[in-house]
Amino acid sequence: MGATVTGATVEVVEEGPFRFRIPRRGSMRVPGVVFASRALLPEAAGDQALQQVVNVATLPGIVEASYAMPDVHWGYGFPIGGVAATDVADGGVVSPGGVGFDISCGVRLLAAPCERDALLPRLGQLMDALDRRVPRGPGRGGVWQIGRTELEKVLVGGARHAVERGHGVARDLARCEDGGALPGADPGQVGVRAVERGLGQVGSLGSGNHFLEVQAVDTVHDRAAASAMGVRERQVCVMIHCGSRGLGHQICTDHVRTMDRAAARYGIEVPDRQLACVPAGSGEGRAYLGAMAAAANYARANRQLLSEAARDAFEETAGYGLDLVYDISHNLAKIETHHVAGRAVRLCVHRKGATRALPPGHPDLPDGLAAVGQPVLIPGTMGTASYLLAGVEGGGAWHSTCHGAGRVRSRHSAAREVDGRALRAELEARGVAVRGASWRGLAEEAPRAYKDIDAVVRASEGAGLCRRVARLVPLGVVKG
DNA sequence: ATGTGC
Repeated sequence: MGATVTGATVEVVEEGPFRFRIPRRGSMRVPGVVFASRALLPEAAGDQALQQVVNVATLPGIVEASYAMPDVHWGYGFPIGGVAATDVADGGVVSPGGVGFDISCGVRLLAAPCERDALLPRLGQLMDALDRRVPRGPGRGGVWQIGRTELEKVLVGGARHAVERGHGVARDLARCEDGGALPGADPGQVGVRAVERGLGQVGSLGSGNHFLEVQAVDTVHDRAAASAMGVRERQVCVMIHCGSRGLGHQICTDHVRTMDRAAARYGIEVPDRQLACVPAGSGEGRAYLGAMAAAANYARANRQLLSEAARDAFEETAGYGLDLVYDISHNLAKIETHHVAGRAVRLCVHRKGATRALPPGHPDLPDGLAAVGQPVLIPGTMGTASYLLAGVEGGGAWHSTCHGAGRVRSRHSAAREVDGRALRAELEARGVAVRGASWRGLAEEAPRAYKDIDAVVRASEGAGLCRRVARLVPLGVVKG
């Protein structure tokens, strides 16, 4: 190929369809690889995402490449849509910026035993029931009021603990990444401020692009996979997109500060302070990974409790419940074993705004999904489509794919250009019921502030990172 | 994303 696309300062070489390479230069230890169409390459004025791909390539212990998914955009230190793996035994680092402030932000999809047309007469009533039951917006209390002892159990047990307390059924856990609890959580590494912030927010959506949507399956792309996952055409589903709230945010803040001070002792220099990192096996590295796992479990319990709220609303208004399809994070660092140059190596895989996508046959897949691969959940922008995807054989970037549309316009700019009331009226006119938390919040999340989700998913599939299983469209949105 | 900002 060899066509060169000139970015602001970063040289990007087109290698093939949906694949660009940033050649290794200067202190880069590995090249950058960007999976995207030309149209999806970050080019918005001031977007430093490709420079961030370059910066990540300088991290100690990074192997193979600094990867970017098709929804890549500017983030804190690492780009959102970035994937980087470091060799733990070779001084490979862990960096909180490679996970993000919303630790274990993720998505779960639940399926209702009902078709779209049968629900429509009761949609308004259902949305009102959800409106009453789903805490959302900045701050604001969660559905579960707990004390410190119970919070510690949440940090260790995640969704598993929530189910043990009666908030869900055992089958839910089989459909959660890691069975609902990431091992290795260390509540002792979660600071007092993080605990304070986390106490009152278990079971709450938060704000920004987080949502709970009632959706309907619009297109089935892969009938066999959809069937194995428990999804069919016209089916009503619920998608929940949220994370670890103030607790995860505070953990990130605290550990970035610690690492920023400690890095010099390990002889680490980074091109951007936001890339603060230490060896994953060091004291500070293990402390962060323990706190990060605790936040991940908090996020999983959070989604489990919001599922219960949604189930209660469905039982109340429609007389039936919801089955969990899957729950998966898109902001996490995990210690995983991969083959590098024919050798099994323990890697610290950072996925920030990127989703794990295990291929068919992977041993970590639950019963019934081994033949089709891991479900991948891609939340759309308010009022637009969302996707159910599956992992594929040979997927690059350590079995990872995209996570969503990717913002192209700042919150501020969106709020200036869009009127929240008019946007709600527009969505309602298109048949999408809206229950928001604030007018400004709605305006900031207007579809025009994001990339085209259909294009992002097409590029992800085209790049061989995943395949499409089903496309879902919103019937009603509960917005933080 | 976030008790939204050094």
